[in-house]
Amino acid sequence: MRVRLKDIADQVGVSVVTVSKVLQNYPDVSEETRKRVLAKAKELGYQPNWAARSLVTRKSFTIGMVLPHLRHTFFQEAYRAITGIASPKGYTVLMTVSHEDPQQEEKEIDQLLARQVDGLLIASTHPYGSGEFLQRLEERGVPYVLLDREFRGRKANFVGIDDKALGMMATRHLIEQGCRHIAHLRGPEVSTAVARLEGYRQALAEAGLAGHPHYVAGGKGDDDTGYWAMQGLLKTSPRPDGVFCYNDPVAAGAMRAALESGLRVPDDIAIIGAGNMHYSDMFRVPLSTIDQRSEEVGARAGELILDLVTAKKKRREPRRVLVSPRLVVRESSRRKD
Amino acid sequence: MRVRLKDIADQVGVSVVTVSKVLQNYPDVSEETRKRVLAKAKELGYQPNWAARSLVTRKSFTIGMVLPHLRHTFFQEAYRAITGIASPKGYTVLMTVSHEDPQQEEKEIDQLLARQVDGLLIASTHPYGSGEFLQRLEERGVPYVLLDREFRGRKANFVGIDDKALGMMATRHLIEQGCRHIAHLRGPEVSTAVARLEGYRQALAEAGLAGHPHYVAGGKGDDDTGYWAMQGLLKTSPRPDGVFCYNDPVAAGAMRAALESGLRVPDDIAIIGAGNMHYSDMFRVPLSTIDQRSEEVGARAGELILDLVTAKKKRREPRRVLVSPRLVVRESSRRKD
DNA sequence: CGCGTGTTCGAAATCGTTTTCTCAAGGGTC
DNA sequence: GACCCTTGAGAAAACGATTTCGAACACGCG
Repeated sequence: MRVRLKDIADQVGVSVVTVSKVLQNYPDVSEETRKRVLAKAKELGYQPNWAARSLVTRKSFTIGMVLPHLRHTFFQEAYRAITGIASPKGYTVLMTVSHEDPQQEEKEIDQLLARQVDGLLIASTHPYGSGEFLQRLEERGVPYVLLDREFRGRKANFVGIDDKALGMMATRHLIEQGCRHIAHLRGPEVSTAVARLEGYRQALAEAGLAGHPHYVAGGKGDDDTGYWAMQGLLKTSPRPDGVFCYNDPVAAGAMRAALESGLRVPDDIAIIGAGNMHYSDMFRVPLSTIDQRSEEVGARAGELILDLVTAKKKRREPRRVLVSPRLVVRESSRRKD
Repeated sequence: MRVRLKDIADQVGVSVVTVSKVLQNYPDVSEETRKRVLAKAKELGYQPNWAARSLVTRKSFTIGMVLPHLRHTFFQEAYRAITGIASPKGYTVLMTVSHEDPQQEEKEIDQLLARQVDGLLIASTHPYGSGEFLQRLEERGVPYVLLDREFRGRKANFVGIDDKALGMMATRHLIEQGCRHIAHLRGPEVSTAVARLEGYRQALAEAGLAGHPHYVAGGKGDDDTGYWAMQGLLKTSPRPDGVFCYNDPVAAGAMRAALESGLRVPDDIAIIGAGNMHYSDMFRVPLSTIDQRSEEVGARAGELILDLVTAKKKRREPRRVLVSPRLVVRESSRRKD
């Protein structure tokens, strides 16, 4: 049987209340009994029954986290960073995966709410325009932070990369490498993809380069889509000489298609992705990319949600934290030196 | 405020007990009240306060899971398969990561025990010979299942791939491709690496091929190690014409080293990995590998731990489930057709 | 009518904490 | 000596569910 407060109390000769107070550093306990209680607690290896604690305090000391998937190292690293922030403060991170399915995501959120998480970290797969599902959270008063992806017209706590800057950074880089026909394999209808597309367009405009109606293709975030979309792109005329891909998996698929069709990367067509996945430098042609600062984003998100969870009920204005992206040039886009 | 049993009871005009019984399908409730209670529960959107439930039942309906890391798709997919088994039965999977650090692993296990998980799924990073840390679990009577990695001389529930068969399968494949000087970049001192090495040796012996003292190198599981170990291998004489790598990351590093030193893969040196990572076919030369059947392993592990957790206290003899590996031939090892 | 039997329900105890309130003892002050 | 304040400790109530046990009632049967 597990050690309870009562066991310590009996053996030390005090009441349960006193033991509880000692363990929570209440001031109204004499130094002497405090010492004896602590010693005995250690001796017996006491661990609080947190179901009981949770029942009375109405807190679970748990942060729920919903990720679209784990394939992308960005999410793995963000998860790691967040546990790094939460654990030392006594919070457990309960991570779940929606597999890029909005319905599944809502189910997971329900489950986490049923588990009475104190706060929620959500990297949503809902489309950019439909953030209504968050309304329920607002109503229940559960603090939450959006990670990586946000929603049109919705004020909410958010931590992520500056995606518009990312899109501009990638596109400018291709321009600097001498590309003049720059395509974009865009991602699905989520804020990151929308903002990156926006950045792409703005960079083109600033450089005085015309867009081409067929130069924006794609619409999902996996390598298969990249592969097929790239095959389409290669048939357009003039054939693009540079492609900015929504993320590294898409870029991987795109590269496969380009190489299969006999093109040289980067000489015939330069490719840059985004995310700086751990294996980006393992591809047939090492992949240029924009680093998404996963640890930084994760850490900031962790800090923010803990702030909200431990705050004294004060409903502040939502905060929006944008982290700056970072260019990583490898072989797939290097045409000049 | 959340809906409680009492709220339902009051509105329907019965006692809390009756409501509780309905929700648990006790037989001693009339069909009529059962219906009314269920209707009201639905109407109010009742969700059980599981801290309360956990307190009295002494169960948390939570399965703890400790993984070495998430980089390898094997663990991602195993995690997914396990939640697929556990969720429908009302269990939550609480996943944590040890980052390949045995001390961290023990900390995570402690944390999970403090959270009163009903069962534990462990893919351990402890060395093959030191499974003593499991003793504590035995003493506490918490059911656990070892995933992927087991320990010397320790009877325990285990689910994983048949690693000796895997080693033999990979080595035989290289032999069939015409390789005669076959090296092995082994992994760290964990059961998978030990058994794969054993399989490698046995396959060589069966084929009448002599081993070479320097042909077994490496000792860690990441790509950097593969890179450096391969550089060493390439200096030995005779130079190996085939390498079986502990896993895909090691193989990725090995391939990088081989290509950098001007060798052709597979013509000069064939390479095969293990694990069939999602990006194995994205490498400069698509990587042959042995599939580890992650979904199968995960599903079996999930079933086993749920069995143990829901069992009526019967302490059965530990079960050992071995899943058969599967050869995936890609370019990096194809020398004949 | 008395008795056993089966069905339907609820009272009470319990799980291990936290929190609030009360109380006793001791010491200082006038 | 009466009063008040401070300090240290504990009693009791709560949190929201589950489980055990017995009560109430209807029914059939001899």
